[in-house]
Amino acid sequence: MPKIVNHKKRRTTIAQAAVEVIAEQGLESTKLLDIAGFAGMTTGAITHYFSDKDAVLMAALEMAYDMMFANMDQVSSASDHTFYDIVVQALPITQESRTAMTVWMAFYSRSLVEPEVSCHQIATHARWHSKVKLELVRHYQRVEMSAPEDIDDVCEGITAQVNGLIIRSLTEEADWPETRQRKLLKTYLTLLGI
Amino acid sequence: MPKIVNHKKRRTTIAQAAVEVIAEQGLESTKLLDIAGFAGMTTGAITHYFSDKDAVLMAALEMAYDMMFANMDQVSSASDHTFYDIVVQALPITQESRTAMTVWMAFYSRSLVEPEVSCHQIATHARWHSKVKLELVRHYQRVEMSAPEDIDDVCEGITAQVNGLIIRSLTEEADWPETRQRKLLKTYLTLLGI
Amino acid sequence: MPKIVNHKKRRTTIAQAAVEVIAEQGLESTKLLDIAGFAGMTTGAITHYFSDKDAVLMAALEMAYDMMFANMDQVSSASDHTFYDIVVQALPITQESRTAMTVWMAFYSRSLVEPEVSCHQIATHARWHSKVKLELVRHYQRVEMSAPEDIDDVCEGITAQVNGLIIRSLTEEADWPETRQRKLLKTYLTLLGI
Amino acid sequence: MPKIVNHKKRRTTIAQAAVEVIAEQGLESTKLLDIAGFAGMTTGAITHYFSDKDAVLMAALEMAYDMMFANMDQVSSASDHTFYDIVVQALPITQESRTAMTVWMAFYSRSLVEPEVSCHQIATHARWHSKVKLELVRHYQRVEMSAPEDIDDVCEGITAQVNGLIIRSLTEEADWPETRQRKLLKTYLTLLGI
DNA sequence: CATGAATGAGATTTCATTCAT
DNA sequence: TATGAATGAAATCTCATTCAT
Repeated sequence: MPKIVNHKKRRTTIAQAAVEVIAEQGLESTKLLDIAGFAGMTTGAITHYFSDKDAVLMAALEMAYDMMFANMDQVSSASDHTFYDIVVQALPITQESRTAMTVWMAFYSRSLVEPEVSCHQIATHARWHSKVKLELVRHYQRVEMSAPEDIDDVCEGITAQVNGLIIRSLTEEADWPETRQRKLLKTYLTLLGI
Repeated sequence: MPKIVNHKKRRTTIAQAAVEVIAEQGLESTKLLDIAGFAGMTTGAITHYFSDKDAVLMAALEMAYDMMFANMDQVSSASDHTFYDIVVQALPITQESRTAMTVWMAFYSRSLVEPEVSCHQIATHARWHSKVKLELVRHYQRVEMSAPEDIDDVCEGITAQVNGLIIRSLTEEADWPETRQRKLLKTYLTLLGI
Repeated sequence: MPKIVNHKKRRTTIAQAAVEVIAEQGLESTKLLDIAGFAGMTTGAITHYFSDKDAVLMAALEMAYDMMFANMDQVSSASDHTFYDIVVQALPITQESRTAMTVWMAFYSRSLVEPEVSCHQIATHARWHSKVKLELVRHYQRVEMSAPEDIDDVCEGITAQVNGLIIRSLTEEADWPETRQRKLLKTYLTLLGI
Repeated sequence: MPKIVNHKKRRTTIAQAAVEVIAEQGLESTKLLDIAGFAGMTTGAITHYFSDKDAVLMAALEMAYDMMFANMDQVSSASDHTFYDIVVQALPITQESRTAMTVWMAFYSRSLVEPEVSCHQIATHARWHSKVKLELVRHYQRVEMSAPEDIDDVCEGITAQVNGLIIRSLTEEADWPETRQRKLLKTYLTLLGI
């Protein structure tokens, strides 16, 4: 079934193009024509692979998240990783993660008013949350401590700190090189005794 | 004699309407007609007071910020306020601050691609930062401790935590009642020894 | 009846302002607000003195013509004027006549599609034509020659030459100083034996 | 395979429609919708081929000029043409040239206030001027006379006469049949000894 | 499958005109 | 009289979507 492979590949190409264009221009200014141009195809072609523009955009959001989770999973599978190694993957320290986080933010405000996007956002947060929680539990096991009772709120605190750092880093890129981002995250985790 | 109209008041009315509409519908879906309708006037009347739509939107952003800073200043002027009392003003715990923070987020992603909005965002952050820093210094004076050397990064950490909590609270309002928001902020400040 | 005098003066002020604005910005770009601003009044005031915008514009056209005819009449009343002295008044050699002719041209293309303006244009041409014809007859009397039979066509030829020079002079002002305009007109009249 | 459309032809069709509409209604009253209607398409289709309305209008002006120059070139290439035959092409003696000259006049007043149109107008005059000059030189060669020293001013005189006749002919069409236009032009050239 | 021309709804902006004061 | 705020019609431009080829 070569067609299906092509189909998937095509969708991926388009979604990837959408990610780049959104990160570059923002969600509002992203035209189907721009995405088509970036992907080296026409708008008509895109509608062959996606029902409509919104579907393309959602695919882009999905892809941005997948980038981040893939990175986290990769680190997670290494034998000697620390908790810090995991969560640092969410920070916009590489070009790739900067792009991914910019897309995430582009969709964030939309999620506040569009139920469909909101659902997606919530579901993804749950995915992130359980990942962080799992790794946190593993951490406590490694250091042979019992996990705190309010572990969910600890995770939310971590999440808040990470999201907050992302926001600042994207806004004032020059002031937030990788080292500073890492330093503040580390400071926070140290406070938590992690 | 001409019909007497308070220009400033009129502009405020329009900006306020814009704030409400943006918080309700998001930035992209906000039409001039919606704002006009909300303010009880016509689009022509709005362009009488603002050069164009962008000017109205920026006025709305300004107003949202002003709400927050006004609250902070009010608390700040009370004789026995704590540092916590100040920063908690930024959290979306009242209807008013929820609206203000929703507007802020609506503009955030735009600030990543539009230089003009970016400038505004950066300037406002600076305003926030210096306010937080000032109150932090006062705090250390009150408890007769010397302020840490990396006080700017401490402020950034606080900012990150607050921003992160805002993001989460807006997304899943039901899960984030005032008490939970307050609790997590307090936890963080306690970790910092504040 | 001081009111009436004021009324007339007011209309004149407005029409004069309109002339300046039209010459400056062109007919299309001339807004009632601009005219009002130039005249130091408001749009509401203008509608007190003119039924609508078109009336203001027509008054401006009228005024532009009056300037030219007034100049012609003044020269005409001098005892020792030549035919050349008369027609040279139509050329845009002074700031005033430049303005007047620019206004005339601004209305010209409108006269091709709007019957009302067309009528005005035709009537004014007739006024010009009879003036030129009269002066031409006087000229022939002075030099004791009989006027040519096709005197109307001679006048039209003169008119064409003058109009053509106006067009060129307005377009490329720098290349058409007063001397050049005068020279070409004189050359033409000399050809005609005038 | 895509719908095959000749881009150039399409642009020509639109420009031609614009020419007709402008000649009919004047420049100010020409709406994109009118042009679209005349061309049998929608406004959206037009902006597919032209960046904006101004681009359409300029194309129309260009086309009007091209009509005239094409006629001049055609006559010019005939073996036994006279100088008169050339310049008479500029007069509005046919429906086609009437239209072209009306469009030219429609843009004339705009050229007095819009630099872009002015440039175009000046460039086109230069084209016309050199054409006339060239033909005049040829004429003198044919009749074995030396060209006058002030040949440029002779050309300007001819231009003025032609332009002046155009103005009058367009304004009072009924009074200016082809024969009268030709007669006055011929009279003028005869005066010049051409 | 793919193209890209064409549509047409929708949004902003402009301004002459009106009218309450 | 005069003001200038407000209206609202009109026009342009944008762009997702459709569809003939």
